[in-house]
Amino acid sequence: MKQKANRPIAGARAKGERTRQAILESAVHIASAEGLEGLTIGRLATELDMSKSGLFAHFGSKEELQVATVEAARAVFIREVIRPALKVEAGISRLWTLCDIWLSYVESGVFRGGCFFAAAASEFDSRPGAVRDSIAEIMKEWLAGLSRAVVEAQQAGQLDKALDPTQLAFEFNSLELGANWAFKLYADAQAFVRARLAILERLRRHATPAGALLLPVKLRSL
Amino acid sequence: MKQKANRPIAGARAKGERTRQAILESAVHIASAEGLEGLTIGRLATELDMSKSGLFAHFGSKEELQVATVEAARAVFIREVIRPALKVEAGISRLWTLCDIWLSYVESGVFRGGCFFAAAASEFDSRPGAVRDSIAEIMKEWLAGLSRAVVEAQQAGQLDKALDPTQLAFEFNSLELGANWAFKLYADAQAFVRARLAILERLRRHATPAGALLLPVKLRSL
DNA sequence: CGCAGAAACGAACGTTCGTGCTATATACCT
DNA sequence: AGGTATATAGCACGAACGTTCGTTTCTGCG
Repeated sequence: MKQKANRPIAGARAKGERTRQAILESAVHIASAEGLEGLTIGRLATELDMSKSGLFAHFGSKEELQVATVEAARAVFIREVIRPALKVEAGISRLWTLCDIWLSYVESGVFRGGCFFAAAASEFDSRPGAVRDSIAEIMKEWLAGLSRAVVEAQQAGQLDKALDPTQLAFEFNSLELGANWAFKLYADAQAFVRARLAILERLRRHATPAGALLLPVKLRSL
Repeated sequence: MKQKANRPIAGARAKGERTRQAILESAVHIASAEGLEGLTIGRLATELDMSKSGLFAHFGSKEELQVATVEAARAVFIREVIRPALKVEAGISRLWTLCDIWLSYVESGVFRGGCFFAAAASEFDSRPGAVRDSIAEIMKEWLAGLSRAVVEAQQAGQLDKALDPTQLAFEFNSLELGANWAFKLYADAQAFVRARLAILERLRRHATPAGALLLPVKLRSL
């Protein structure tokens, strides 16, 4: 299959780049299930029918591969969770949607091993380096995003202004981590319902009358 | 296996057993920081000034060492968290104490790497085997313990009987995991305060008047 | 003390890991 | 089409892994 004569279109990248993307796609799935350290170059090469060295050449080192994998997972996360939630109007709806989609994304198995970042964080949290920094930054973004959603809901007069946004973000994030934990360790799908119930109850409790109208009356998944 | 003629005194153990204990004590700390897989036999041997083979002989395989390490961590956990909480009278006080001590035990660095089981669970949750089963069982015990404490508080007329004990246990456990996560990834000691606030608020909200009197008016740690 | 059994050692094994080096094949531009 | 840059393969390395084996040292009971 030959490519056009003149000007490569912006998207049409060199072969190397395409290979790199394919590698990272595989890497993300392996790493989410077996960890970023369990992701070995040999394993990855086998999975892709490549030689270790050929694959290795795309990254200067294992650490670089790990960082690239984390960044690739970030892109997936943004595409699957953040973006869809940004389509919903800012306020309590978006806040709820963020949490809801997050849970769905773990539940649906976008990554084989549950939440990629939760797993990666626990693997690298006591191991300084670029990988850890990258993970920490991404999860901080997520927490900040939750916080911002809370603030927007407050500004829209949908949520009690006395609430501490950081506190609420912490609680929601915890419930999500808890659901992820229960799901992975016990295959307990009920945990997602529990997390949703807890989050919704908290939202309802602190919603203004206007805000309460924007919350779902019932969970789809019950 | 034969029993010796005249009973060895209970405390005076064979040398091997003492060594085994020393090994496991080291193993627990290493594993909590570097993971159960990062816990290598060579590393452990170096730390204890032993030969790999001498150490290895105490366990038939690496997996057995890992299981033994998990069990050793369980003993520490029971001694440091469960036992102290059982000294408090059953009911809402004990429920709160369980959560409070759990947070303290992570905060105070009983294990170098935060909660041993949270780390181990995330490492082994998608890897079937004896290690995973052991971890899952221990954490299930913990969750069941939380649940039971809720029920006791309800039976004592200190907590709203309409509450679902499993749901509450899930939420509290999630907040604890969340605090552990924030502490390990960001060295954010504030997370413990957040978790305590969230738990206390939830307890207060559902406590009967009698139960409310048993809750602390203020957090020590603020 | 003497001696059996337990405990620890040292060296080696077969793998697998990450990472170089060098050569060849492929893709891209003119 | 041709020539060059790039992408991939092959091979080898040193280190670390879990594990085995035969030997040596220690320990505690009779």
